[in-house]
Amino acid sequence: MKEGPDISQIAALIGDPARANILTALMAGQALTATELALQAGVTPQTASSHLSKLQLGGLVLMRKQGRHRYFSLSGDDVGAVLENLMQFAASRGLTRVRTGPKDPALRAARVCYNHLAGDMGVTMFDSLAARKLIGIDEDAVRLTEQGRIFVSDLGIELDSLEKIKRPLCRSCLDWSVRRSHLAGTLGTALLDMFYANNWAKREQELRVVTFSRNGRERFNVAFPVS
Amino acid sequence: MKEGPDISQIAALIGDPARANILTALMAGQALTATELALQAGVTPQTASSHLSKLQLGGLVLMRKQGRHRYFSLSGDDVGAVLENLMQFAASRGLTRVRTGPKDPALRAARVCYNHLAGDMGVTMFDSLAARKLIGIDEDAVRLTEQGRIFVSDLGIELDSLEKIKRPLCRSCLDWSVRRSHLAGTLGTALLDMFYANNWAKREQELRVVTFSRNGRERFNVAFPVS
DNA sequence: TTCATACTTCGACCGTAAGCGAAGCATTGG
DNA sequence: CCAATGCTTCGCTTACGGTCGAAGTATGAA
Repeated sequence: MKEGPDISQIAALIGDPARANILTALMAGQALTATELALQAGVTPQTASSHLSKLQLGGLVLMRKQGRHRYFSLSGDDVGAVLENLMQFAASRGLTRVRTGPKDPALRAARVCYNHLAGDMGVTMFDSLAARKLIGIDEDAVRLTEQGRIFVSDLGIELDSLEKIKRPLCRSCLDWSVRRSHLAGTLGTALLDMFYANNWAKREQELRVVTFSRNGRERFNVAFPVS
Repeated sequence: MKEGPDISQIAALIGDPARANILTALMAGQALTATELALQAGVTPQTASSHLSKLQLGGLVLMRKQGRHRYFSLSGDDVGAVLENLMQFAASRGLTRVRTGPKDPALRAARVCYNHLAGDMGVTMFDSLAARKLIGIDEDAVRLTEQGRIFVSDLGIELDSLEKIKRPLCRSCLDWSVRRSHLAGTLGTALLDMFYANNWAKREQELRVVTFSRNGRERFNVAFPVS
């Protein structure tokens, strides 16, 4: 009847509260089992199973069998981007969940956005890289400069292996809390993994909050100074 | 139950086919009456009325009474951005409407994205401005350079009046068809209006397609050359 | 005033989909 | 082999919301 892609199908998928909860939980980046997701969504395993198969059919999540568990994850960066975009919009209209608990400030400070760092610290990192011309921004594309390549290599990131992956190395992603860009793409993922691996930070149990250790925070400030 | 903004409400609003049709129709940028929208959505006026009040309550559309007509329009650029984002995602998953008519190529070439030019020509314009450093891009923000100010003034656009409006002068917006940036914001709107006013282009009846006249196309190519 | 148009409200109908209990497959562990 | 865990499928109920006919309100035209 009308031209263009069909919005309503995916929107309807996200539009159910239980499914929205599931997707929000998966924004934390880690794959979760069906029962864990049922718990997060506040429904029984049967119901969650039905929702998950619909999400899978719609191409929003991926499933991976492992023993008697089935792990679900978002099917890609683009899903995360759509969700963040919706969150940002919802926040701008004041549509927040009833219980915005004490976690909220921590969530704004540093959180995981699917698989990379978001929140204030994510934005700080992005700005710091941009100010020192370690990354360059043309239009929407973000690229690593020559100095940038050296910099991230010094941080112990193996660019060669990252560039073998089809996903773009750098992408910018918009924050719902700060409304500014932070770094996504394989490099964004690799940096977050590095924070974990070197004990700069760890992820809170089942939540999107990322907490930096005192030492980790100092190292972060050294690595990503604000001008 | 969970932290963060509530996605499901807005997603549910967009998730109904009739409402999605209404919103897609409003992406054309012009305000439409309730009955026109009912026609576009393929439902009776009563049903459309119900949908429209819901959309209004959700903050997605605005209503303005004029005589015995009620004109509806998207409530802001951000709504358009969310919709375009969803379209892009839907297109990437191959979720296109059944009847992708002969208008499709024209739609990709030049169309209206809420209130500014999108499609190939929109991207061309954006690239041309950026290549000649008439606009500068930092992070996600787009700003008009000094040369840029002179350039658009020469095109007959009054920057002073534009800058009195609260909306940002320049914004970048992502295409679902081309997946690259084009220019939004009040300047994007003003440029499109200028195309109309000088008969470079006109909008097709009730559709998002923008057709340039032969003369208009030539002038466009002169104003926004590709490097 | 009367009629027509534009739109909304009301009420009723109906379809779809969310939800859960119970049972059915898998996989692991004893 | 049997029990336990993880998850799905089936069948059923329920309820929410989309839909439209009919009637009601506003605005404009004759």
